[in-house]
Amino acid sequence: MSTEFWKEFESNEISHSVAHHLAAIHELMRDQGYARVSDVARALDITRGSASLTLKTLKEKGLVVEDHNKFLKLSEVGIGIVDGILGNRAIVRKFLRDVLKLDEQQAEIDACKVEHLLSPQTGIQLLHFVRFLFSSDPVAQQFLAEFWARSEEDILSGDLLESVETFFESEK
Amino acid sequence: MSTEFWKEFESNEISHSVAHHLAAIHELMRDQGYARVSDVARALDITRGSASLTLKTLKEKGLVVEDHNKFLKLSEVGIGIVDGILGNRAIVRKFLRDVLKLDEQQAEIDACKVEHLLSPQTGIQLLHFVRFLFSSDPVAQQFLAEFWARSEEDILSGDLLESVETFFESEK
DNA sequence: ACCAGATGTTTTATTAGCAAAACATCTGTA
DNA sequence: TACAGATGTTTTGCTAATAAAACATCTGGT
Repeated sequence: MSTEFWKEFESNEISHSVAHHLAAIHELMRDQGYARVSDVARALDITRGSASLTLKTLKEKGLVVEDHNKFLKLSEVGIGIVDGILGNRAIVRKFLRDVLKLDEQQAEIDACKVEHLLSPQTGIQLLHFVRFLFSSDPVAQQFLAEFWARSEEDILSGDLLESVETFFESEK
Repeated sequence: MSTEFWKEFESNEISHSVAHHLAAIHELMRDQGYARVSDVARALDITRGSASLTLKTLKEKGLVVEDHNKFLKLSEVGIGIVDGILGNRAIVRKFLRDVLKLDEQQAEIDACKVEHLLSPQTGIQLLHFVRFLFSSDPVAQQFLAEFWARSEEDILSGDLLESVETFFESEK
């Protein structure tokens, strides 16, 4: 059954919400030098109460540490997690926007949705791939040029699943 | 702020759980010709009670319809949703396994995690891309051969985000 | 010193998604 | 027919993540 792994989704150590709490602290530290509960709440557009509760669990889990004056920062572990997530986001966004030519906003949204779900291996391999795609190797440059040239006309219509199945059929 | 779209995650009409309830019905219909609450519960490895509740809401939403004898099937809308999701899963799995060369199981797990999150546009563009990659066009064949040849040695070490940033730097 | 505003926490409530258990109903077989 | 087993529902309780509101604390300006 192809449903055998579906529960892996929940077994994810990092939820979407937690990923963004951590990323918010990262960005606040970078942009304004500090991060408090209120700053995180504002950045995520949630109430201070909600942020306070979620951040409390993150402190308990050791992903976030708190200053003597309620100033937050990421722990070493937290930094590692954020690095993985933001790395995934950046490379997925790049691929969607600059290879598949999806519009800016859609690329951002989709990257943001999947960033915390992709395995480190997937992120690394995707980086390999995109890096080669945009390398100076003429094979890569020809390939991209040809793909984009085709995209001009080749507008796919109708049902995605059917098209996928037709494609898989034609491969055998 | 790069966090501006993060709430899109929740605004998703179809949750991971719902996606798999619908997909389970689809597979059960295909494999055994019918689908009841118990069949779905078994397929997803959850209790009948949980499946009963979730499926009740799906009936209310019009994604699932019920027989005079408690037999379930997907509505037209439900079929459309499942087609999109399974299409996304198939094309992502193909890309991860056969292009990026991730192992079978990891490709399945990652595809399963993101299948319901990718926009239809993303699925379609990815299909375009992979179809061209595996086409008979010599440019595509050379490209794939060259990429795989490089992958043999080019083992990326260390921090993903740093590597991504280094890559983005080198592009400017 | 006082008060206003910002900040942080706690409590109460909601929703989704699960388990577990009690209950009801249906079905097939001895 | 009677009973066992399978099936479906409901109730209770759990966790994560939110809002809202009450409360406490801290800080800056007059």
